[in-house]
This record gives sequence, C-alpha cells and structure tokens, in this order.
Amino acid sequence: MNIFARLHSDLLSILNELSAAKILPPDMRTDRISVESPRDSTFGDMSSNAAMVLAKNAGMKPRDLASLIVEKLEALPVVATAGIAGPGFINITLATSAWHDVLQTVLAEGPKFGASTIGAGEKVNVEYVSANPTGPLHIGHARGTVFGDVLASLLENVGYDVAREYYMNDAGTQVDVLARSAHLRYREALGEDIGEIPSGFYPGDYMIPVGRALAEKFGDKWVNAPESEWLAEIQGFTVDAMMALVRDDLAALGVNQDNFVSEKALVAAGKVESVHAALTARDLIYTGVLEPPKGKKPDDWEPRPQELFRATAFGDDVDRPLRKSDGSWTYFASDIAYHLDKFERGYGKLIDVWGADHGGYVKRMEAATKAITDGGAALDVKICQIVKLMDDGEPIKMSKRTGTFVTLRDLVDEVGKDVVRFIMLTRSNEAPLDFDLKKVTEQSRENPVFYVQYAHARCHSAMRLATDAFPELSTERKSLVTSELTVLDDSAELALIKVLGAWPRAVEGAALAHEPHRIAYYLQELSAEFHGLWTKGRERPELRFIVENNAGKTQARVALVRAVQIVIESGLNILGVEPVKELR
RNA sequence: GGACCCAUAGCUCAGUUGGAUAGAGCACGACAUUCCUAAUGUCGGGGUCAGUGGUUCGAGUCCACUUGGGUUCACCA
Repeated sequence: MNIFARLHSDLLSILNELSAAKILPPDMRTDRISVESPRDSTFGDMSSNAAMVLAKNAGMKPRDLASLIVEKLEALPVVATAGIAGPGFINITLATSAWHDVLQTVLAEGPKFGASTIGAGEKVNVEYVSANPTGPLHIGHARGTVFGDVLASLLENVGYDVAREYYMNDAGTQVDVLARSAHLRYREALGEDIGEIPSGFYPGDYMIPVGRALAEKFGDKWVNAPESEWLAEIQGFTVDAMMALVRDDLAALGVNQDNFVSEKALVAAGKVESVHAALTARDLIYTGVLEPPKGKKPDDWEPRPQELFRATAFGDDVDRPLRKSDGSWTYFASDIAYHLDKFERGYGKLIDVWGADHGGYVKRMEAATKAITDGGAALDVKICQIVKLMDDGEPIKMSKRTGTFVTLRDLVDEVGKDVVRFIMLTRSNEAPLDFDLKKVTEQSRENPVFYVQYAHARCHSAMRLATDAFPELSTERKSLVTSELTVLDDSAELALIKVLGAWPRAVEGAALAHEPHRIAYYLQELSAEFHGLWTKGRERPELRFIVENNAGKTQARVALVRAVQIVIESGLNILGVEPVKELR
C-alpha cells in the first residue's frame, strides 16, 4: 500500500463528488493534481495543490475551493486535521492510527512493500555496458554498468517486463585489429620472439592466454598463412574469449545480463540492408556532402558524397552518414538496425546507458529510432558522466602502462562489489563523480555505504538484544504483524514510520524518472532517521527499543525496527548490495 | 564555431518533474558517554540558487540570451 497514492485517490473521489454537486465543472483537469509531503513538516504530513490547479476552471478563488475540499477531507477516518495555507495549499495531517497502519503494512507485505504494478507488464529493454569485446572492462565502464543494472531492477520492481541487454560490437575494424593482436600472441605462444607489441595492436597481457589457447587448438597451421585465411576464425575465437572475460568481470560486480546481441549477426542477417530499404521507402535517405565542422576543420578534410539519413527531420542538427566513403556501412547504420531489432522483439520502451563521451550521439540515435519505428518506440538515452578515481583526495592518473586500478576487476578486488555499486549511485548520473578509494572504505558518517549498512546491522543487533531480554519474543515479521502498535506515539517514532511510508513513492518516482540514485539517497535518509531515534534513547531511556519489564512495548518497538530492516534490505536489494547483519 | 551536460553554503552534492521560510554531509563553533555497538547523535553560524530578461497565482526547477567549466565534433567504434 502506498499511503500517498491512497490519499490521492481519496482526494479525487472528493473532487468527483464536488463535480457531481455542480461545484466543479465536469471537464476539470485532474492530471496536474499532486499529493506530496511538504518541504516543511510543520505544515503536516501531506500537501496538495488541488485547489490552486482547479480554481480558475471552477471560477472560484483557490482558498474558497480549498475550504470545500478540506471539509470533506476531515470527514475521512485517516485524516486527523486538514487546513488551508498560503495561496491555497491544502495541508493534511494523518491520524496516528494511519501511520500505525503503514507500519503494519510493511510487516504484512515484507519484501513486497514498495513493489507495484504500475509498469503493467510492459516490455522494457535496458541496454548497458556494451563495451567493445576487445578486452576486460575498465573502471570507466563501472558507472554505466551499475546504473543500468539498478535501473533494470527498479523497473522490475514496479511491474515492467525488463530485459537486461548487452550489445556486442563484434563487427568492424576494431575486431580485425583484435584478431591480428591475437595472431601475434599466437605466434608468441609457439615460441616466436615478437618483441614489443607494435602500435595499432592491443598490447594487453590478457591477450597472452588467448594466444596460448590458439596455439593449443590450431598448432602451427596459421603461423605463415596469409591473413585472409585465418582472420575470420581467429576473430570469432578471440571475441568469444574477450566476452568470457567481460562476463567474468560483470559477474564480479553482481551483474548478469539476459541478452547478448551480436552486431555481426545483425549484419549477417541483412538487418542493415532492411533498415536502409525501410528508410529509403520513407524518403529519408539521400546522397550529399557534409559541411566540415565549423571552427575545427580537420587537416585532411575533403568533400565526400555519402549516403545520408535525414536526421534533421527528427530534431538532429545535421544529417548523418549511413555509409562510409568506401561504401561500407557506418556504425550508425548497424546501430539503427539494432534499435529496430529491439523494437521488433516487442520492446516499446528502450533505455540506452552510455558514457559521457557518447553524448554527441544521442540526438541522432533518438532521431533514427523515431524514424525507423514510426514513433512507436520510446527511447531514453541516459548519459553517465565520468568517474574520477581518487586516493585520499588525490587524483589517480590513469595510464595503461603503469596501470594501477585500470580494470574494473582490480577495483572490485580492492574495495568490494557492494562499495562499488553503492558509491556509483551516490550522484545523479548527469553529475561527475569522485570515487575515493580511501574514503569509500572508511567506517564513518562520511561514507554512505557504511552508514546504511550500519543502520541495517543495528536493526539486527537490536532484535538480537530484544530476544535476549525477552526470550519468548519472536522478531520474525509474520509474528510481529499482529503487534499492538498504539504505544508507538512519540514524534520521533512516528517520524521514522513516515519515512518508511515514503518508500513506495520513492521507488515509483525513481523508476519512472529513470533515476536510480534516488534509492541511495532514500536509504541514507531512512538510516539517518533510524540512527537518530537510536541515539535519542541515550538521553531519553524511555525511547529505547528494549523496555524493561514491558514485553508489549518492546514488541511494538521491535516491530518498528523490523520494518526499518525490511525496507533497508529491499533498498539494498534493488541496488544489488548485500545487506549485512553485522559489521566487522 | 556547433551540440550535449553542469553551475545551489568555505568544500562535495541533493532538491520529489512549477509550490510555502532552498536541504544534507564535510569543515568550523558549542554540547551529550555509569546509557540497547560513541562506528553515533543534538544545537549553531554560514545562500543574490552564475548573470539578465521572459512565461504565471507562484521559477533553483520551464524558455531566450550572456558568462564560466566538462564532454564531444565529416567517414572511427
């Protein structure tokens, strides 16, 4: 149950009554009416703009309309008081019993509290990582990977049918380079001295085992063979090996994607030709010459007639090439084919998670998706800004040569998957992020991962101690559902329950806005409220969770602690972070 | 030069899709430990929301322009 959604629907019923009584017009616009918690909690628990939104339409002053609504709101059992403030806000304070009901709902629903069905089973495709299969993942991939994975979980949580997808760019020149690099390592594995890896090849040590495996499988048959004979086979073999590395890296971060879609397979299946035909049929392709970029003309620029897609007809700044000057397809062409493929597989909602360096690519992809699906697919491209790796305030220089922490795996080994996942969501995706190796492992208030984990561990600690004091007390949520909760009447306790009550709304908001970082922020807020209540017990012993010689009150408090634990666990599950019961 | 993102407290950043007196952490100052894990908490000072104009009952939020920073810029992926 979402308490905000409930009040919202109660409010709409009231408005309908007023409409039936001819006070409000029948065609009133209710879509802009909101029920949310006010910034300042002294205004009450909830606040609505209904009177201000409808006033003009009803031909009334906002405050006059508000008073009619307030009268009816106050008749509701869940409402303690309602009032009018400012230009026409309706402020609502809920009955204490309503908050007890919320707490009971958390216990009754358990892990399902906060989940919803607003997605209605609609198919959503979340594409993330999609690193070129030319080596292991590095830290630059970490943010988008976590972002996409958590966004997918969020959407699942609110009832969408979600696919987690990886697009493999296993076609094009970079995989040819990869195959040549593998051939070099293959010769090396057979005893040849290959010296320094020449520039233009992938130099990484991770290619050495590939060379050995090739040597084992094929012996020396391709040592002196011309490239045309071995390229295709070694390329396939090496891409498979690279994808195995990538999957291992993803697994280390707790990521398991459903689909791995091959660009090469799309091209081989003629999908790019189909796209070309489809766009041609819509008169969206022509042969033209692009202008050089203003103010930064490349030295080797020369006018080139190319086949161009009319991206400008769909909001892009210039038309974009589908074929290179040699007539072969651009990456963009196969990317259009890929997005059409997603749409044809039944996904009406598409989400792409890209790095900041691809920001300039967004408009053309949106334009192309609009064109090729005739507006049928809704594409949202989420750009993750760069992560700066720091060590105690000092930036770490990224260098592939000296390379400390170049790879994602190294980062996970150093600080752990849970820390990486959580910290990547402590900023909006559109803001740059500092990842400080020292600070993220500190056990202090500054470190949000620790802070939230500590709150969760404290919940378990409190429940353990409660059973020590009252051995007959069960801390299982199902036993706690029937607890007598009316003893929870302190404002600090109610404040904590109110934060719990906001959880379903937080999940829904984060999912619909495609902003997973809101979950991390919510968890910090809930943890702060919980730590605060805990510490209040120091000054005011009557607020402690364990009340001597009072099993009933203790049980009510434990019910609250269990509810906090349940919601933190749900939140951490969405983030893919393990909720710990004890800290070491 | 164009495009995209950013600009909020000394620092790092949130800001519930346009609501009321703009929030948190750090830092700074004061305070609380015979007390469920002090690994925490409470209180306080600190703001021209980069600037100008516009849209309306109402703008940190939307629009235009200006300034400053980041990313990116024919055919690469």
